Amino acid sequence: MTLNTARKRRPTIYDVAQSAGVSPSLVSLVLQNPSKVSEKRRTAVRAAMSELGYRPSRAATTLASSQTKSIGLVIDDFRNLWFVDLLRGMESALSPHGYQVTLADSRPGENRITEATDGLLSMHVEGLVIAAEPSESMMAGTWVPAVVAGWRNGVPAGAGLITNDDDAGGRMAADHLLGLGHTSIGHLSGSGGAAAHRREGFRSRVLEAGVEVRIAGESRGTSEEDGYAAACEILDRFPDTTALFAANDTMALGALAAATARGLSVPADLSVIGYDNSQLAKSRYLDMSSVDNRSDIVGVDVANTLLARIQDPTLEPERRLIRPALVVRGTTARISG
Amino acid sequence: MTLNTARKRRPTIYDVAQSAGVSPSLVSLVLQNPSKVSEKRRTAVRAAMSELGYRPSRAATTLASSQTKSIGLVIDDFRNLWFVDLLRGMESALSPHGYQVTLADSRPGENRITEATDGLLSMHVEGLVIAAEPSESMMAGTWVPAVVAGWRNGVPAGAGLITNDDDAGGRMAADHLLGLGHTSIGHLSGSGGAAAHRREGFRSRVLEAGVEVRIAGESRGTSEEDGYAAACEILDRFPDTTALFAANDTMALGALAAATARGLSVPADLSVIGYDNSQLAKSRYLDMSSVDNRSDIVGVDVANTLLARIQDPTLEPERRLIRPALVVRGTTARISG
DNA sequence: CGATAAAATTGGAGCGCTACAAAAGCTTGC
DNA sequence: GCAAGCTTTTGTAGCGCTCCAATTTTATCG
Repeated sequence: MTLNTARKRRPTIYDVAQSAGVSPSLVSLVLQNPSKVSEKRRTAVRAAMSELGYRPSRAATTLASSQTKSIGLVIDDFRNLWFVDLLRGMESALSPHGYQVTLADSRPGENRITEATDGLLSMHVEGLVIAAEPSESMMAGTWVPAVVAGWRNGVPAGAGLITNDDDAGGRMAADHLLGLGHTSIGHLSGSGGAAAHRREGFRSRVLEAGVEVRIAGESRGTSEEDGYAAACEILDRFPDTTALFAANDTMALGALAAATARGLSVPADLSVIGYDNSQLAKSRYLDMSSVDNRSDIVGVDVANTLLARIQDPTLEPERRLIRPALVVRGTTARISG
Repeated sequence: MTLNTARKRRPTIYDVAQSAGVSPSLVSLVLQNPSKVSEKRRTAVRAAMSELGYRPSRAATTLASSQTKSIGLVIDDFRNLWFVDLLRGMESALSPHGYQVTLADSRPGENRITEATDGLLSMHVEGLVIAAEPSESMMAGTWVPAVVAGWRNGVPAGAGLITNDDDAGGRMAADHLLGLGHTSIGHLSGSGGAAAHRREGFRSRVLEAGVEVRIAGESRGTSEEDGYAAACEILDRFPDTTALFAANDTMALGALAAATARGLSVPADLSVIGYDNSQLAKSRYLDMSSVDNRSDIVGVDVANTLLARIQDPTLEPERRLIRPALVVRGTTARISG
């Protein structure tokens, strides 16, 4: 291991080749397909590499081979942890094929989704996953296979769509509460596409059961604060409410706060179910029933679809919904009295 | 906008140049320094670019210019949200200089930190921030300026260190509780370096005050479950405990669960303070007092240090601790009775 | 108006690697 | 002992861009 105190040029395959006494081509071959190189040279080349602290230049590789074996993933905000399951799902499906995922966030609030996408395309990603609010023109002129995940509005032409079946999730939550004997159920909704689908799923199932549809917060946001306000609204207007379904876990937290503020105990007096099965819901202290989007499955599906479209670009982009899963925990219970 | 249904080669500056009737060099110039190009040509070139859906090839740019204007950030797990503040801090300091941040996670549990680092180095990052448990040999042979953030053990030779002053944070938490009149204070600690520093800070401040040092969980982990267990242990051994300081917010959540299980109300019977000022602590429902690491400031500092070292590679790597900030919320209160 | 400076544009070499055809080295078997 | 058929190794030509010196165009001024 040479200690290079002086600032040296980073070593190239030429340096390695010279040091190992072989040709640059051979070094390249060791990098790509070691089994085609004789044991003797392979060892020599590898030794030279670590001797010099050589690391391949991805830029040069990309340029020369015109393939990067990488898929770009655009997310909106690192704080929205749902992308992590999506990412892991993608990685599990991609790594057997030697593909990697490159992440870019679209700087929440700044609507930098076009920049994020352009950046990824500049890096020659072979496929693109948009896990953020898409904009129509973001992919103008490209023909990299793309699929939108987790959003349902404004899918750019030519892009596929694989996302969570929020309608089904809304139905599942409603179904769960109905099954526990609740007949006075409120829903804390919010603005936005996902919330709308969850709302409609909830509405249709509740209607089927012949129960009054009670929804609040449709025009507000989806923060804890909004959940609190919507819960208060429902609880004020319908004091007989025994169950609340929130459009996400954060809002459900607001509902818990509202319950506490009113001296209602959960789940004895009030059942609460959230959506997303986030860290929050999984916490032992909160132990919150929730609907899991199965983003891991979305990730696997997205990856496989992209892989297929990379291999055969004539394939049509697909549209598919992934069924969520109900996770019952301690904040929902059979109606008492 | 040409609709390229047929799979076409992605356009290069040559295509743009031809389409705009100029030389490739001019196109390159428009990309780098538009002000040096006459209005007329600039417009023509830009038009040709969007006409063809041209996006520069980062690989080619990197290779040709041998600079990427990017800093690599290695994190351990996307789920540990503290990196987000670090990232934003870095970006705010970096973007005025035209630098970007490239993220890589080290696949938690798989100890892929060397791979993550190598990947980043392969991409010619000009500086490296390690926000994950470093390994000694990870940077063998490189001389890219590097700094470790958020960890204090095993800093590789030649790397700087800018991190949170966990000792000071531990002292601050202890100080806060003492100031509220508590004299029976327990600390829920865990294994790991950060926890150890927080513990020592706590210990020294409590000793100064002449109060008994009560610590549990030193040999366990730092999960909510561990926090629960440690809280139970303290509460069992010292029933007069009126305040608990947890080594992180997640553990504090466990403490809250333990309090609930014992019928203790927070903060009336028991004050609880966490560490990290995470989303959890900020939640309206939990409204948890916590110590904020000021990772945003760490990020800014890390970025500036790296920028300086990129400009002048002879600069010595620095070691600096950033002072945390106390955030008082609703889970700590003056001792009653 | 021609000379001179300044601004705008261009050609060509080279960044570090891969791909592919060509060359060199090894085995065989008769 | 040597041709035929392998395997292993090597040259060479780009990949798409930047950089810089050289060239052309335009502006300035006595």
